[in-house]
Amino acid sequence: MAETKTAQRRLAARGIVKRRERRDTRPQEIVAAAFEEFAAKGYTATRLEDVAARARVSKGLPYLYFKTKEELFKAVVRSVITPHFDAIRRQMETTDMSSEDFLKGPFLAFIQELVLSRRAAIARLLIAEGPKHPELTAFYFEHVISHGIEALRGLIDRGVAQGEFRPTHLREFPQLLIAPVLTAVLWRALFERHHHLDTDKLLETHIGLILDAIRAPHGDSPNESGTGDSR
Amino acid sequence: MAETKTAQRRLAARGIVKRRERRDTRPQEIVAAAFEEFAAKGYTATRLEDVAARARVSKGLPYLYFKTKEELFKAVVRSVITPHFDAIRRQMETTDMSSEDFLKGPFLAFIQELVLSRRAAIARLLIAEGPKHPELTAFYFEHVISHGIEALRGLIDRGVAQGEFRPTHLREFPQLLIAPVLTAVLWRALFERHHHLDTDKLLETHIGLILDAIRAPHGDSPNESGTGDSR
Amino acid sequence: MAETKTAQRRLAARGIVKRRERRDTRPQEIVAAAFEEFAAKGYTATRLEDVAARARVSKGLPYLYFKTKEELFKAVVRSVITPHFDAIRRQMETTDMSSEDFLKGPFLAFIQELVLSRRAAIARLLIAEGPKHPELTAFYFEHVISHGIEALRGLIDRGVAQGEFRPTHLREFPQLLIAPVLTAVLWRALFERHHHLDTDKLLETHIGLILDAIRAPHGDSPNESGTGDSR
Amino acid sequence: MAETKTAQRRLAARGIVKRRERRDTRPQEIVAAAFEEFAAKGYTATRLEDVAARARVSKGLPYLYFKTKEELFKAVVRSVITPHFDAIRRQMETTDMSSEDFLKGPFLAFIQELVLSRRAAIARLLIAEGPKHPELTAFYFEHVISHGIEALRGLIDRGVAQGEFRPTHLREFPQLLIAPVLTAVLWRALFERHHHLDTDKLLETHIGLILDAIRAPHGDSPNESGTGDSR
DNA sequence: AATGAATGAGGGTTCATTCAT
DNA sequence: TATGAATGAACCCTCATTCAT
Repeated sequence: MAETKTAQRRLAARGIVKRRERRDTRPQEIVAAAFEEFAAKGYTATRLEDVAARARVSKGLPYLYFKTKEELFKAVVRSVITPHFDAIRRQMETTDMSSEDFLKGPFLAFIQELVLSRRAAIARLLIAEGPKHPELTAFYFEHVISHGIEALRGLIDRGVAQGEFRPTHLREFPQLLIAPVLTAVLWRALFERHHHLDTDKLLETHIGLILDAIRAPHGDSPNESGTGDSR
Repeated sequence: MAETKTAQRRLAARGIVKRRERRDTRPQEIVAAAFEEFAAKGYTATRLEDVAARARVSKGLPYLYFKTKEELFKAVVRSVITPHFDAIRRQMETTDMSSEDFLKGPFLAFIQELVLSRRAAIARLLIAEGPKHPELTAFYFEHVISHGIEALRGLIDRGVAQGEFRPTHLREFPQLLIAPVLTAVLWRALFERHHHLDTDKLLETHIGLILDAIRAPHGDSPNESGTGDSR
Repeated sequence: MAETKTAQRRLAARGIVKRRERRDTRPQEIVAAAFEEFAAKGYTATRLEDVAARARVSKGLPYLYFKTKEELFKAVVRSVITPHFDAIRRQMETTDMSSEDFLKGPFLAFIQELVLSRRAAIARLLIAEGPKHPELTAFYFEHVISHGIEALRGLIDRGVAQGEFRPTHLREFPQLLIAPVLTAVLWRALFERHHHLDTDKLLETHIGLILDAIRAPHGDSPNESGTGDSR
Repeated sequence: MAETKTAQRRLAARGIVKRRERRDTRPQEIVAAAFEEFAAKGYTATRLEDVAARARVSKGLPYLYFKTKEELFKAVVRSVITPHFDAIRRQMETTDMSSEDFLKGPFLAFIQELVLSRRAAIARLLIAEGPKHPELTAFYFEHVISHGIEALRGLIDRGVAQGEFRPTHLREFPQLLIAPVLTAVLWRALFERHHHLDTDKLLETHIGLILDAIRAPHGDSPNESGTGDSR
């Protein structure tokens, strides 16, 4: 067995490295191309041939890395979505900002950017294709949604614990903090041409209103009510 | 005159009536079947043959009433979605309840029912298929969305005018009132199996929080803040 | 029985006559409509529904008179083509004009008119559909072609017998007299838009040339050669 | 350098060659199969699946090379028809034979062979399908018909210029020289089973008659009249 | 590892034909 | 006799997937 490994190493030492690099890079390139295609056309309307063409790769190559179209789709979701969510989640868990400041600052910025980004298109895909891909949905729920919910709940609880927020049912439904994201994404995808929506402000308004609703009535917060969204 | 109607004539008359009834009934039956299929499988995965089978009708019949699959899809959206929205919208415009009472009452009930209904599945379809059917999207925007937005804005403005609500940016983004509906619908469709969500309470909480945020701080409103969602 | 007849007559006196007339007329109307459709679109591309619509008749009615589309097509050919050919054929057999005069006169006029007429389109159909309808082809051969050939041969033989024509192989191939008709018909159908063809003159030239070729060199024909088509 | 070509490389090189050969060969095979099917059944009645089967190829392959059934049909016409016509046309334009000798020799042989060949079936197709394929008709007119007409006219004019022929209207209607070809083709396709037609002799007779009609009456032409078709 | 020719199941759509009324 | 709703076989075309090279 040791000899086998040695042989492999020797091969690697020569020119196999290039191949290795390629083998590591190609899948990413294919996933990236697939992302663009899926985002632009939707799952079914995307032809693997087009993905291959966009990745400057032969028609058959994707099948070397992804057994089926569905696998490729899953890979897209995993690779494109997860990292960003992980980042904000970790930040949310480790920040030492006040909860209100975090929501108004990094969190708002994150969802504002998300809505305008290419990644938002994938959300639409998940919505459309989710039911057909239970495994993917499970993965997505486990790695993105549940953690995200927990992180938001932690943020809310911390705010309550520190006297920033009064206790409300929001802690049971942290989804409400992100609800307008979906609305904004879909508006942009479907109705933007008919009626422009300032999604940045929409989200800002939403966060402001929720904060107005949950802010503790007394204490160091000078503006009792309405600061977040009075005019 | 009754006697001039001979038996034959009566039969003939019935024959015609039957035919006419059929001609009016069949499309509805087909649309109903299509609704079920689309809702269950999505647009592309739905085969017209299955729609026909569900409607207990031959493969070719749907094409007698709907020129293409797409037309059938549009008919589904129109017939299934529009009426309900029209009803609540009219109610919203003509009610003499206070805005808060309307939101907490009929409006909340409407969105709660919507989330749990079969019609919610169509929302998913619209999200997924919208970009591929601009005409349908336009129709939907014009007949459902824009009127809905306007009606909600009217409700908010009325509340402000009557001293119930303080002026907030919510009037610019009435979408925020319905935002959690989408979230709830999608949660049920995608994640319910992984984690139960009490959508009724989610929506109630949302409306409560928003009302807390916009309620005018003084005056005849006895509960200054938090009543809607304190605990 | 007298009473029955009386009753019928009374009925006939009212509106039943119309029905009878219709029953005799309807097939003709349908055949006429089918002729237009077939001529315009070809056999396969013609939908019986369109035929019915053109005849202002319900979709199912043609099947009352013609068992299949093919039967209807045959009826069209029979009713539209045969009579005209029969007329010229009888004329050809009974005329007391000289053969040359007949060819230059009535025969030329007949083929000139044929080329420009709507009926020419049916020729195209026969060419295209013939192999698929052996029965029809047989009918057509028997009732039109073979008699036509024989009649022409008779005309040629008569010309030879009377010293008008010298004996040539034309009597074995009377088809040569009509050959340019097909060419003219097809040119008009296919190439007229690209290059105009004066079919009248084409046919006249042809008859003239053939006459020049077969005219007996001496005798009562004053113009030995070239009169038919010299310039 | 020959040694640098390792066995593997040679194999690879062969592999590519084979592929390329295939890529160039398959379309031809498919076109050939399509030709047979179209000729036998006509355009509409030909199913691409049968074409594929005849070419010993899968159902979908023809679509790799020909986007639609129509494209395939066009390819058939182009590949089967054009080359032969081009050949005789060039011959006609460059020959140093007398016009009469050319018509009686190579030209007669060409049309005799044409009538008996499989290609004649395509003529029937063009006649039947032409109106539905204006593009194809235009192509055909431009590449075959118009050039053919011009070449024939050139031949006639040359004959006149050299005193072989007297000037006649034939130069305006060179179509008359080929008119019987269509007749012969169609007779064979439609009526041969009912009555045999010696197409070789038909065509020979036609050319003979036309020559008799246009041959200059005096001068170096030893046979004044009738030689071509006297008996 | 990479290519791209080839496969073949599958689905939308049409339309000749039937039949209840 | 007449209608027109309904049937269902047939066919074009697409595209995920395979495999020889």
